[in-house]
Amino acid sequence: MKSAQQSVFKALADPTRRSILKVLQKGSLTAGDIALKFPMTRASLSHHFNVLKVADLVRTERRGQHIVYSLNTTVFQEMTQMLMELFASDAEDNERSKPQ
Amino acid sequence: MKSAQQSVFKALADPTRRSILKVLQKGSLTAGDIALKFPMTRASLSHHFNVLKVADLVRTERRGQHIVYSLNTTVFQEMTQMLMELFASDAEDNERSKPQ
DNA sequence: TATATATTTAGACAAATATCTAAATAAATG
DNA sequence: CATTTATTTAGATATTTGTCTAAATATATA
Repeated sequence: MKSAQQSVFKALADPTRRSILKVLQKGSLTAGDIALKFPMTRASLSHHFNVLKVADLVRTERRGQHIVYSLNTTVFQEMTQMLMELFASDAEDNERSKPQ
Repeated sequence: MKSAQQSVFKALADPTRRSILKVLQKGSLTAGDIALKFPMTRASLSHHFNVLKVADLVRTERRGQHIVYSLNTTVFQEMTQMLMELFASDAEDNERSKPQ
């Protein structure tokens, strides 16, 4: 089971994804427009978009042929709260029996 | 080249490490005391400690046989600032030439 | 100094991740 | 309806990561 918290931290762990978020701060963009700004294939970027979507850090909207990516506007609040809660329970994943 | 920002986000991406930080919030502990709280070997934990140290999220002090781990007290300020700067330049790593 | 305790380091390995190319899907337009 | 453009999906691969066991290092103490 993957907590929302975990998916957000994972998403933020990659510099390309943080950079995508930064770009989107200036305004929503289509996948293609974002792609112009990054030195990798659209397929690779699509993977990153998906990670950001799973973490609910971005939202999408189809506009004709294009898909427009936007920052989830609650992202900062969420992240701030997440920091406050950084140290709240999030390690249920570790509930295994002790080895050795 | 790995920015300080990158090392912090990477460090926070693992739930065990976030949990270690949470534990240390309540007060400094020796590596052994921390180990009592986690279902993995001390070797594995030592690896996590090292990631946290590289990110400067924890500090260490030897006390006799023991090594005491403490939260770097500036951690919250740093993380808050990091959030503010989340969208400032951090993708120098991506400066490659465009494929295809 | 020998032994016990605490912690880290080294090396191996499986799982996860980031990237690629090629193919598939979706919408617009001639 | 065929073609073009936009984006995603599928599958492959190299790298990174989290974990383990075993060995090494450091300190304390009999």
